[in-house]
Amino acid sequence: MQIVDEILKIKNVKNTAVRTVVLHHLLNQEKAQSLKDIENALVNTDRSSIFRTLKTFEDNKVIHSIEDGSGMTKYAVCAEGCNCEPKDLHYHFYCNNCNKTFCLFDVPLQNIKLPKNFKIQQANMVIKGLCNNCNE
Amino acid sequence: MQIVDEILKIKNVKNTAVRTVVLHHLLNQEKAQSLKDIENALVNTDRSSIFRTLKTFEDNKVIHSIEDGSGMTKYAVCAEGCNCEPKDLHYHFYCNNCNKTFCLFDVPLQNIKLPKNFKIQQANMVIKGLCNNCNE
DNA sequence: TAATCTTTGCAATCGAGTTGCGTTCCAAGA
DNA sequence: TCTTGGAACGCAACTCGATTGCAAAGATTA
Ligand SMILES: [Mn+2]
Ligand SMILES: [Mn+2]
Ligand SMILES: [Zn+2]
Ligand SMILES: [Zn+2]
Repeated sequence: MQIVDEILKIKNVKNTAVRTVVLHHLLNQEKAQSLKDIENALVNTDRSSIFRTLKTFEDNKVIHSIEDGSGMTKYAVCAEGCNCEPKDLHYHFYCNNCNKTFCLFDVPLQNIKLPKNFKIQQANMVIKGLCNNCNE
Repeated sequence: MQIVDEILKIKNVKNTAVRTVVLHHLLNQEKAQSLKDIENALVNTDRSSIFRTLKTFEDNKVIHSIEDGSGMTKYAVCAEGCNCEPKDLHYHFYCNNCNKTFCLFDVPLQNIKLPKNFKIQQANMVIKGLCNNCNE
């Protein structure tokens, strides 16, 4: 629990009951979570409260969102020191078999040579295929 | 118009009135189109017909879809010879200012070194930032 | 304490995407 | 040419994830 408090403090987000339980849940997942996932896990917490909590977290760089094409936005806790800037970008992997989505923090993002005068600000990089548990 | 016929023939898609007008429209856009975009442009064509046409086109590799995080799936005509396989992957660029999304056919997607036993099948790579028209 | 601001819970709404179904179109076979 | 079955189409209804309005509850400050 002190990790939750610590993160919220670092990111200047006031600690509340809902925020604590949502962040605690997110920290204990191996895959990125959708609003529905969180709703199902935290049965007595209201959906809109979770929704607004996720917005607050995202605005304050506690978490980042991933559009994996499943129709539901997924959320994952930012790595330590992450500021959601281009340097913090990383790939995400969506498994076509088990439908899990995760951050590939260890796969370096290749240097992208954009056309002249284009400027990168963020990115949503999703690789789809089979994860190590589902391959073969 | 003969380009439309030619593409549909190559991809083994029967030519119909709706398909012709949708593909013709897509071929003349600089930015990827959402269902709504197409609906607005082709005022007397039914939405569900356009929708099913897009599905047919995508199934037959006439077009590919892009999840750019705007909340609406975008569609763009595949490049010649594209088979929507990993080798045909390319980045997409979403401009945060003018909200246009386009294919970066000229930016090569390098070989991504995935963790052990992961297999890539498709990808949805969206770079967000400012396009050449909107930068500064 | 009182005033004020923030967070929460519930219900309603929004909107992109999707589907059911009857009609129209088209092409193959008689 | 006429018949007929399947494909495509148009319209309306529906699904479901996301979002919002609003009043109650909780926290903060003077
Ligand atoms: Mn991530
Ligand atoms: Mn493209
Ligand atoms: Zn898997
Ligand atoms: Zn732009």
